[in-house]
Amino acid sequence: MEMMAPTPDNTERLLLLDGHSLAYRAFFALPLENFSTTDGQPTNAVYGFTSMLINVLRDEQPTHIAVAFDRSEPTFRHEQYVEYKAGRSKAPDEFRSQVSLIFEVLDALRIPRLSVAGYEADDIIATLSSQASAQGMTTLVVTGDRDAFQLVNEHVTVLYPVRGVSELTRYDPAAVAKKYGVPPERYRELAALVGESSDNLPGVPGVGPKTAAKWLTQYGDLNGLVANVDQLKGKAGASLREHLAQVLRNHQINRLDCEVPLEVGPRDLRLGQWDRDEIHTLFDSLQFRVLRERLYATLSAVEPEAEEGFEVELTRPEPGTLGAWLAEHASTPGERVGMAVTGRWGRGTGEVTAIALATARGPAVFVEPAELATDDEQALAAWLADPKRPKAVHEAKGPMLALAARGLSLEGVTSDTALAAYLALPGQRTFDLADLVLRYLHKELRDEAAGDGQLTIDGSAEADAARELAVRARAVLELAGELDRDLERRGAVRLLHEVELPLVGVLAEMERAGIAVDTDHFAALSASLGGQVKECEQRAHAAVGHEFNLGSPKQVQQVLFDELGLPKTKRTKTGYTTDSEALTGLLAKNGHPVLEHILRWREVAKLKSIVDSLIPMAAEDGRIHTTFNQMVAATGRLSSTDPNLQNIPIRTAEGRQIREGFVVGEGFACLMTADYSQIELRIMAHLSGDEALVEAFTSGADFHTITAAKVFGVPPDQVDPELRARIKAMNYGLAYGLSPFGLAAQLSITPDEARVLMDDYFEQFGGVRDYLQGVVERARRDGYTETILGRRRYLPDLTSDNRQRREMAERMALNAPIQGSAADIVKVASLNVDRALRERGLTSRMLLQVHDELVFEVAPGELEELQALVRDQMTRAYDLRAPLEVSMGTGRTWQEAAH
DNA sequence: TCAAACACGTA
DNA sequence: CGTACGTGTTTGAG
Repeated sequence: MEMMAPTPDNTERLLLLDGHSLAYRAFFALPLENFSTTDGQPTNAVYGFTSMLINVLRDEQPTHIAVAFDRSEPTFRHEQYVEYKAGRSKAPDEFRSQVSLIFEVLDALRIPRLSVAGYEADDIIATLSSQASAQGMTTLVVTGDRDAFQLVNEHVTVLYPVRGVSELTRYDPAAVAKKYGVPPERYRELAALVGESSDNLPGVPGVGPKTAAKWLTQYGDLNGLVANVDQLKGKAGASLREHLAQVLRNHQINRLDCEVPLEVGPRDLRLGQWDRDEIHTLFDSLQFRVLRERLYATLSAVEPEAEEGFEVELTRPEPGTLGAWLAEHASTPGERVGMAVTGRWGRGTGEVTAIALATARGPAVFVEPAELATDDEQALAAWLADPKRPKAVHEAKGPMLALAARGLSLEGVTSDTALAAYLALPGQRTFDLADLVLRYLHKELRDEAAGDGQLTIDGSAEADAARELAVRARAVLELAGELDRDLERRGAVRLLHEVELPLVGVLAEMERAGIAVDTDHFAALSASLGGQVKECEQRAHAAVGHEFNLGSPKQVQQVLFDELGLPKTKRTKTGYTTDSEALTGLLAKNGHPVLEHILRWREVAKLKSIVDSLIPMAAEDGRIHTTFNQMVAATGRLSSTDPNLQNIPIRTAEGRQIREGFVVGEGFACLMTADYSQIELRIMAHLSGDEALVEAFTSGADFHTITAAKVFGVPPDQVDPELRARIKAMNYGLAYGLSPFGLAAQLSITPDEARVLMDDYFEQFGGVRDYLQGVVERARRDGYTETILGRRRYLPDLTSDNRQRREMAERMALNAPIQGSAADIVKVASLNVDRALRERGLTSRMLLQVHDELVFEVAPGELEELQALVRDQMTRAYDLRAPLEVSMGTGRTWQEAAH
């Protein structure tokens, strides 16, 4: 028999929450402005409720749990007293829309929700707590309703929120007695005397809790008091005599019913395994970040299931024996080995401190590359570099950089578990190993041999660190197998093996290469921009007559709308927007000089901050090494951080000066850029199969002009810039789920005119409309969209009751296949270019990927060959019906290489 | 100290 | 009331 995991004590603890009362508390405690999603869904009640729930789970460690809710149907109390809860104002819409979200949270947590027609949540709680007491369980009731105090006894404690949502007061019998002067079993009588305004139960005028408690103590209970009512002196006594009937009625009504017919008993409410998937999705859509972390920290501690850990047979090989170990344990054909690495990495380099390898059969090894004897290091290097030795790694790019810094190469990675999880769950933000292990393997990321997270008996901290790393390696190996099967189900195996995995190495190489920068140029630019910033600042201050912080939207608002009384702009959560679009609008209307200075200040200050952030980014080699993230964008794009080189300015002349600071490096001839022209529109033409749109691309003339000519029924040479601009906006907007309203705003025409324009457009390109409609329909049915390479994006909100969220999801559904397919194509192109560069033995290298553009550093004498190669590989990356076209440029700087 | 809110750069 | 990102600054809650 296996031993059960020990519990703190053997008592079963039932936690019962009053859903509505807590949510209502939260709703009024937390400001709506601070708790809404970006698409306007209020979340203060869900947030506060969930927060309380997490806290109480953490602090009370219940074994059983349920949440009770009121129903809208009238209860027996209404029958007895028609005025019951009358005068209570209807819950605001902002609150009611959140109740179903709370349901979703509870469902994802697998916490039962209980409600019964004709009864209130309190009655359900009363019923369950009395049953629980009879069965020897202790009960905790969390509610914002004081009626529950009557339930308190030696087995039942009430937690009552004070001040907001973060603090709960504990009411056991002593606490109730202390607070109200009567024991809990008298509380109902006290409440009947004092009244409960929220239930519209008026008490005896002039009688507060003090008097009521005094009477009850003096006469024992309400019966005793009633019997002696004639003897009571003074105003209060007279008042009671006058309102005695009302008190007795209150006492009837505020009794909680312990006999609610329920289909479950306390024992059925055992705390279960929650659904991490659902919680991730839900918290993402609610935009709860901090709460998610808290929940994970709490629930992984509370989770009842006695999770297993991992077992490894760890050895630390004697000097000179690593080769033999690898040959014996890690060289069976087709048997993958799990690998975990510690060290640090980033900015195109890194340092390995230790590596653990774990095999499926159990043996594992721990090595510190820096400590290895020469022959061991050679054996390790050969094994790591051998593509025939399959490996599973979690987030392989970092270790790859660190290994590369030691001159080691890593080949044969047949699974990167983080990357695989990204393909399975592209909307998720983090792919923590422990999390995935729990989700997919239902295991804890811990050493089975160590037990309870204690140190091994004879183990030093160092030995434990080694075992911990080996456990990670083993976990990665097992996880890889499970994810392989998951991706099989999701049809993403080829995408992983043929695109994402090989791309890891290509990205690592790009990060290692970095791009050379001219810091002197940046310094000069910064100085010049700095002068302009000062100048704008002074002028702005002069224009309003006093100093203010131009960088503070709040102060800018104050100046513009309060002091200068300019017309109000679009609302934001906390006031009125001062974004450049709005200010430009104001400038046209009102022309106050300060507007110009603010706009100009914003522009130059932004540029300066970009330049200033770039200068210290240059490494010792005079190059900036960004980090490409392969697992953040829900659509499949890459992102770039530290610094972000995918948003270097290009639109304005001054912005382009920044690009002049990105230069060709020592030993190379020039930079070269190659970008796809209108790749997203070509994809839209391809996916929709709209013949007219495909033809507009194959005809060779300017795409927007051709489409405009079709829409307006004029020959292409009569399409003026205005008409072309309108259709260009349409063309691009369609891929984003543009509405007539949005189009109207963008073109400053009326929504009606925009609608006509769209109708005219679809008259000519009906296939596009059919396609776009079809995409959303299919996504609603399947739950996800798909790109040309089968990359999915899951959009559960497509069936949301909330219009705002549903429409948001619809736009995402329109865009995801298009943006995502473009990402697929650029990735394929990058891989093929990289492969071709190697095959031809060229020294030129790829430095950056900016969504539809690749930037290269050209070695002397290779330009022509490189141009031909890149154009060829990029054009052939995917066979679209509107064929891919590439435009290229070369120059000493990134700016010159633009075209 | 940290996160939210705002503004703004790119494709 | 068009998608996808990352960063810098200010501000206010903790």
